Amino acid sequence: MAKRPIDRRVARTRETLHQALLSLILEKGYEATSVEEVCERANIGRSTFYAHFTSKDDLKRSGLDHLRRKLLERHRSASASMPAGTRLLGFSLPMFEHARDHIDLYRALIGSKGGAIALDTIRQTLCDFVRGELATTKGKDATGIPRELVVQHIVGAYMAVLIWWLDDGAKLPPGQMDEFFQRLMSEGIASYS
Amino acid sequence: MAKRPIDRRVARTRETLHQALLSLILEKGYEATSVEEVCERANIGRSTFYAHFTSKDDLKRSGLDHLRRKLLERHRSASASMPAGTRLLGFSLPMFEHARDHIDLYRALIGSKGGAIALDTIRQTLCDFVRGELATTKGKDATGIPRELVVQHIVGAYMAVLIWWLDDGAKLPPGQMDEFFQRLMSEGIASYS
Amino acid sequence: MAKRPIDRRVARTRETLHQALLSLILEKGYEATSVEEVCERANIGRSTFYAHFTSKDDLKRSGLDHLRRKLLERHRSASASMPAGTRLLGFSLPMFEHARDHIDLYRALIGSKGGAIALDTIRQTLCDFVRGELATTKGKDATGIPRELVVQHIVGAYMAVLIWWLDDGAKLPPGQMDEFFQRLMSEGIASYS
Amino acid sequence: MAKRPIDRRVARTRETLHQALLSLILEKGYEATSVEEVCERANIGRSTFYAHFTSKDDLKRSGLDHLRRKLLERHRSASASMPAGTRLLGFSLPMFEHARDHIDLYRALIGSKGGAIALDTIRQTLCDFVRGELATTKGKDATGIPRELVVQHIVGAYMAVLIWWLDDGAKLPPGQMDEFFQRLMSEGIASYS
DNA sequence: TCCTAAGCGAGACGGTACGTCTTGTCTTCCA
DNA sequence: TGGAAGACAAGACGTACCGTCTCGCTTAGGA
Repeated sequence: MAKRPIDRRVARTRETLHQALLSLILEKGYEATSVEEVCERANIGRSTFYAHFTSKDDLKRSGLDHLRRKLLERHRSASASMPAGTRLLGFSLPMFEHARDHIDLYRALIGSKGGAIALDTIRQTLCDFVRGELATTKGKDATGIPRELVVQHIVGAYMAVLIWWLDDGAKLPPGQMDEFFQRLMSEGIASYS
Repeated sequence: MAKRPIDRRVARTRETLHQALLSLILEKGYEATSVEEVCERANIGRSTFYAHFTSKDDLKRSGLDHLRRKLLERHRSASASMPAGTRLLGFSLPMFEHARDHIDLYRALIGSKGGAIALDTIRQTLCDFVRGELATTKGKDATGIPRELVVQHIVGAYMAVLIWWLDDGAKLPPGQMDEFFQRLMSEGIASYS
Repeated sequence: MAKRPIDRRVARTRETLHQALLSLILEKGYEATSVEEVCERANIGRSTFYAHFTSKDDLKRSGLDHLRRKLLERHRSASASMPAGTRLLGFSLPMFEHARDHIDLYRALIGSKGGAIALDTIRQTLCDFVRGELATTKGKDATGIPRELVVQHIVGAYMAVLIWWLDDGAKLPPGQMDEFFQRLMSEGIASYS
Repeated sequence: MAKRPIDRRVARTRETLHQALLSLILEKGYEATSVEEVCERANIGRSTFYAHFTSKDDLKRSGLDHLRRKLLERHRSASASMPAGTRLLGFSLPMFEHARDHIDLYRALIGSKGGAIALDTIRQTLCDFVRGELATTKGKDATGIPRELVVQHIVGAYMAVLIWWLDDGAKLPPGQMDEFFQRLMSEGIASYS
């Protein structure tokens, strides 16, 4: 179904605003960016901004939805082709690859300059993945450790590693990062102590 | 050497401000709290506030220094009495206990309402601990995994677990939390997949 | 050409601020009046104030321009119908009459409570009048007295008399004041010594 | 009677403050000078300032009292040696001379930078002189012009001329200024129109 | 082809918070 | 005890954004 031209216009305005916000975050950080600057960069009136979004956070959240949807797709298609036993940490490689493919975007959203909102969005998404996978292995939790604790444990470690990787310049290839993470996570760090 | 009364007065003013900020963070979150409110709550002139701190963030950071120092002490004395092989994750139990002992403080600083500043302060402190311990086991890293990646992995998982525990109401006792965390971390999650 | 509605709105805002300042000057003097009070009285946000005027002085100056323009008009039309020889002090009667017509305004601006800014504005305006008239009688200054000294002499005496009259309640009619001033000025005070 | 040393110390503190205020007025004007700056310039604590004076205006007024007293003396001695008929404008020459002798002081107090307080002090002093002289010639006021109007007329013209002279750099000698003023005032400006 | 509704820019406006500056009071310490 | 030092409350200042609003201009869609 072809979209009506007027909808296209609206979509273009929204997209322009998203781009403007992103470029400003990269330049000076999220907090230091004002709605006024976003509008100026986008050549859009401030009243028009408020016709589309209720706040700077709203604009950001809206932008993150794209991200979230893409992550979901990628994860779904990736995990479909995985052997059953490897799915729990299966989010790792696709995630690393996605981050490398959109490195600027991620560094803007997640890096030291990015606010906590984006971070939490991604964290939530990954938690959902892991929680979903974990639910399919219910027989195994005779350990007494709460499911959610395990979820947080896995995703917490992953996020920290991801952020470190991005802030450090994403020097190692995603494949290796994934291997390291999976090794540490599945075998534990017993060999270090 | 006895402190001069005027220093005491200054210390009292600063402390009052710290308390006021904390109580307001608990009530309405850090971002939603204005300098003016902090001053009003503390019965202190706004100009006096700026004579002591340069901003709300400065006040918070200053408050976190107390925390940091206490954590350092506790960790140092605790790790002294640990057998060598258990020190890498040795920060875990003292940290859980400290959080339980100052539960209000922690929930204000760390919980969903607390900003990223406090979180990062604690994260940094723990990273320093782990990095220090890891440096004493240099013979073991024949795995090829970068030291810092391991540090981030451990602390990332820990912080996530800690935050979950606090946001969930700190229902489990610190000892059990510590046990769970250590088990997951050292043995890995292999048994789940 | 009809003015655009938005210009009308701006004009109304400015006018409201002028009125508010005037009424406050009458109540408590210029110096004792704060920008905040002016805004409150005018039911206008403080930021809006600063969108129109840069300071309290700016607002006052702007208000005085009205006055200045009216004075200029009145003087021009009045002096047009005067015989040549009587023009040097011709500003006197129109000025006294204008002051009586806007007695509240003048007492606010000039009286003991009014600041020096308003006073100087009027003084400058009158100086311009006199300087202009004096320039048309250049043949007469064989006395060696600097032109400007004469100007200051005339206007200084006039302003003092005007202020006294206003502070005293403007009891005498403008016509008589004018007569007295002109007599003293043109004939001198020789008869008093 | 010799003053107690402690009184001398107090007197020195006060004098230092007067000097500091004067030099600052010359540099940046009265209004733009803060109490803090005066104290810093005088090497005196701000609390000490308030032990001696209640405000910046108080300090200035206090300084003006010196001036007033000196003016009074000078006028008294000068008018004693004047023939009776010349006393009404007799204040003029002594005043011009005094101003020239303390030119820096006067330009600070009276010139465009000085506030209205000093000006009014001098104006009042001169009004007192003139009022006093006028009272001794009561037979002459069959003109119907109110005494006070005449006083204001004379002093107003004089002050304007004095200020012009000072602001212009006091180029003409006091004797000539006096001659010009007396001529204009006693003979009137009839010859100009 | 007009014309009507929408998207849009421009910007006035009231508000809130900011960080700075000055004032006047008070307390503590030193000489 | 007089003065220096300086903490403090109070409050005005001018600035920066915010979110709301009203206004016309433009422009596309249906008449």
